[in-house]
Amino acid sequence: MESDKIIERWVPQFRKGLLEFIILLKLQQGDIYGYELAVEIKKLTSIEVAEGTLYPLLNRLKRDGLVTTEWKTAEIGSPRKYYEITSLGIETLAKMKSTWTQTHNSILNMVMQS
Amino acid sequence: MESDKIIERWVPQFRKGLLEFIILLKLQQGDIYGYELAVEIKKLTSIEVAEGTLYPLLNRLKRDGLVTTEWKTAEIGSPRKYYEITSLGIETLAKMKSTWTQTHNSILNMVMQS
DNA sequence: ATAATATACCTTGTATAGCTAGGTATGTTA
DNA sequence: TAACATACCTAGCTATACAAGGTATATTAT
Repeated sequence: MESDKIIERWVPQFRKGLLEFIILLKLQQGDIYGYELAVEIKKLTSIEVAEGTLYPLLNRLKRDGLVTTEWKTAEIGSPRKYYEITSLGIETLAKMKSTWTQTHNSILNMVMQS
Repeated sequence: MESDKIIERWVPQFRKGLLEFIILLKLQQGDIYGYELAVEIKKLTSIEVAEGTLYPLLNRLKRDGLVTTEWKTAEIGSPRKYYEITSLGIETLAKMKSTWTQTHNSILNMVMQS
């Protein structure tokens, strides 16, 4: 199979879990709503998050108590559902950071050896 | 839900795709057979790869032409199926490295801002 | 001898997550 | 008034990690 095609299939798998990590990182910087989150992630990481990925993911985070939500209706525009990270979310994020750092260091060692 | 439990469920997702990357990295350092690969990955990254994960993954790599295999029977011990990375595998690995580096840099920026 | 453990391979079924492709509704611009 | 952008959501598909099973050989302990 062609290399580009393989990468195309690999990237979504690579993102699994990572996306959750990235979203929590972003939420730690302040409350944000779903649509803006997708735009921000694209800008910061070049990762294009499909809405069919994003909204179910945010619901999982809420279900597990990592975030809370609040509808905010402005004078103009559609109502927005804002997400706020909880203390459990912050605690979990710290562990993810640790896992990420550890894994990255291991991979870096392998890359340097090759 | 408890933070540890969340991480426990998150880690397998985090690994998706990453594992493929790690295996190709390891294969680039020389031919290796499945069982030894699992032991090596554990030693290098602290990631315990289940055999039910490893062997299907290796078969996928072979199916896609990223590796070739060769049975080797020694005087003693069970026969071993050795995996060798192909030129397509090396080409693909280079792209994975690039994706990895790019993503890592983005995340690093977010971690530093928080 | 025989039981237990380690090595070395494999497969089936389950749970989960990303993505495609749809949908609804409001606001803005051509 | 038509087209586009904003902003939310869901159903169904596919792929992957993992648990739990299996087979076979070699080594070590009893």
